[in-house]
Amino acid sequence: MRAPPPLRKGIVIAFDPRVLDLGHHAAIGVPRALADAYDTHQVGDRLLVRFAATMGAEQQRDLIEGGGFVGIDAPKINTPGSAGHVWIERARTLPDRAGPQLRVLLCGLNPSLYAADVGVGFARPGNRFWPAALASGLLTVDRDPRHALDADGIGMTDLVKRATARADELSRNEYVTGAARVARLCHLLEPRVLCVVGLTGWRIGVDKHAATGQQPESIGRTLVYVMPNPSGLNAHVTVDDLTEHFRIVGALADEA
DNA sequence: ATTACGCAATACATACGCTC
DNA sequence: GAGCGTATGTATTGCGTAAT
Repeated sequence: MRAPPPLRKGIVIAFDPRVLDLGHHAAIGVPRALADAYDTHQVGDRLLVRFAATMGAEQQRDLIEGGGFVGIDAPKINTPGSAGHVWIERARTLPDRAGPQLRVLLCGLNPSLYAADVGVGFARPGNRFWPAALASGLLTVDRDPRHALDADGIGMTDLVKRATARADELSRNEYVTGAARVARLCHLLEPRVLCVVGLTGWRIGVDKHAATGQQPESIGRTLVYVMPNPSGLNAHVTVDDLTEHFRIVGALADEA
């Protein structure tokens, strides 16, 4: 499904498959709904989404970006009832897999192009994220973020949603603005623990002196934990090291 | 198809130079 | 001298490619 033609006059848009009506969703339920939409569309597909009337513009932008979409200029349409809708386009990135009552919200630096193409974070063979997370017991099914959310109470997001081949393609400003978005997401969802997977990005975007482990500053009621990047390229960190970090994060979530 | 090898990558420690 | 930013070196393994 590529860029659609303008909606024809007179269509009852609530039944159009290109329309995603989230007007009945509180903000806390939008990430899951957008992730579902992400899963059923391809890069470049466009949707007309309607948010609850009470939702502010910044929150809409946050949720669109977090959902793996980008907002686009609204096409000229004259469809009755289209007011208040926003055109969005499926991006080559990952969606936030998140919702209420999370034990842990895992936060990568940004999706790799490989991960964006398969729709699963840290999916590249050789990345130690999944082996370590499974070994720690934090996650129970390999490379299945939906199961992680539904069965394990573990959400996933990224500091920066733009997918790149290498983390050093990101600017400091992207880390700073991305960290602010993740903070707003934490205030909205209130996971027990935010686990940032990648020390360098956290240092660039938030605290240049940060060390791995639990951070002194929480985000509202959410504890913050930072651990090293599990990429195979970061070879001096072993699977055992990563497993131990995930164990600590799980224990923090259970205590919180 | 399988094996071997060199490159690339990230976190971290350390060194260096600059400014106040 | 303290504090900061930048540069450099190290450790280590996955990945891509060449060789078999």
